[in-house]
Amino acid sequence: MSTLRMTSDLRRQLILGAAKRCFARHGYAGTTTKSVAAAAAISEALLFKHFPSKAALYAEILTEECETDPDFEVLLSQEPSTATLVMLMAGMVRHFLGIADGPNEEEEQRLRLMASSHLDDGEFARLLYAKIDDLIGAKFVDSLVTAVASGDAVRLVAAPRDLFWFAHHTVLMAALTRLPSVPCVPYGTAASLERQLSEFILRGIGLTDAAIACYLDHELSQPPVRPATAESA
Amino acid sequence: MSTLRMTSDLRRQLILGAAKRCFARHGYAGTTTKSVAAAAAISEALLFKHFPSKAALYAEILTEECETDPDFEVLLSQEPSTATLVMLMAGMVRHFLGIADGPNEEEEQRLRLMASSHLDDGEFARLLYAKIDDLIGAKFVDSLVTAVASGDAVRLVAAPRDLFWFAHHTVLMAALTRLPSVPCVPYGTAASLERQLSEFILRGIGLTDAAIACYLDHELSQPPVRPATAESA
DNA sequence: ATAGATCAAGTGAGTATTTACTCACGGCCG
DNA sequence: CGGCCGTGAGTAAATACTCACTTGATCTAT
Repeated sequence: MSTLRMTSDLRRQLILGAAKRCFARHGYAGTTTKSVAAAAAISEALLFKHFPSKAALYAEILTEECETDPDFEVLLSQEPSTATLVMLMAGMVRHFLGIADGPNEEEEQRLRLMASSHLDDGEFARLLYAKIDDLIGAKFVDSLVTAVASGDAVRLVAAPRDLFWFAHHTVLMAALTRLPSVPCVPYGTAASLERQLSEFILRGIGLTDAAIACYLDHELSQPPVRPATAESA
Repeated sequence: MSTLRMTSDLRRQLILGAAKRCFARHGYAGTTTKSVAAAAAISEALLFKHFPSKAALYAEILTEECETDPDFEVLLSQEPSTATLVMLMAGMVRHFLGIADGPNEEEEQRLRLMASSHLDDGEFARLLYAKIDDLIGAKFVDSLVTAVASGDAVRLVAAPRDLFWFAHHTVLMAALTRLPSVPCVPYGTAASLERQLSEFILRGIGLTDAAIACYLDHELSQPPVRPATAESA
């Protein structure tokens, strides 16, 4: 069997994609170079022509995954406000809950690699956390401060940035429980879970019941999480 | 080198302990039978005299870990009340935060095996979740219902049992971020984190600010989480 | 008591397979 | 022809697992 001839760069990307799938599902030790080659439909020898070692291939996947921005760019254009805060949190909840159901393979892989990293040295997780913090940490903090100032939220003892991570922990772990083919926790429908989780988190970070009632219903009523632009991947 | 002769049962337990350490740190695929034998200070041949295969050894560790009760027994004697609810949550937070710092090797292993299971078929995680639900799920639900009835908490759209899992997700993931030698998220001291997480969770499940202020301070002021008995491991 | 039989704990030295990685070679394009 | 893309057929090490064998404690039978 002879595979079609193609450019080196394209082949590299195909290998990276296949390897990412393998490493995400079975972890580093559980993945063999033979299985990666099979997933990429090439010979093992060609794999080693593109990457010097299994470890180097894995490292490149992690760094590439770090450099790929999570798709939160749109939210940055919003003004800091309670509405923005609710949108941020509801969007985050929807994003993580969508990982398990939808065919969002890319994000599922990121989630798996993220969880694996916590059991390992945590370096990949730290890089991703730093990236997420860069992307929406400041916007979250500003919005929460604004919400507190406007009376939509009470001031808690926790630093706003810590509250953001608490919220992130909640949805990340919820997504993990839904990763296996039969979910670890028997939640109801995705829609009701989305609402419940959003409410839990918004209350947790300090929003008043009035503000939640006002903004969350409005937020959940418009299915697409992109109210500003209409672009899509 | 000849190891001391000993009874079969004791040897089995020593092997299981060593294997648990190995599997927890490096996962199933990342653990070799040779490394387990070395950790147990015996020959590989003896390992296979006690367990028919690596998979059987792993399976026995998981079932044994399932049958071992998490140390929540004491809390069951409390009456359902807001105070009990706060104690449950604060105790859970303290328990999970203590995993990363303390020399609580047993619980760290359970946490690692739990996280691994989510990336695998999730069966072990489901069993443990069911066990936890049996142990404190009912008490949590009763206490939350009581708190709502007494005006200490507002009624949310989420089912109480779901709220319990949200809280669990939050602390479990927070514990995971603190598992690597250098934590994934730069939180402050353990004591302040404990308070912040408790507040986040208590607000999230619906407690009023007044109830939190009243009960949480009282709860955190008494370091040991065992107000009923004085037993210790 | 003591010599020998018995049996389980324990191991060193394997084996067959897998795994990460290499190399000499084939074919296709400019 | 020259320079890559691509592969089949390796290799040395590792891995899960086996087996013949030793050792030492216990139980007799005289």
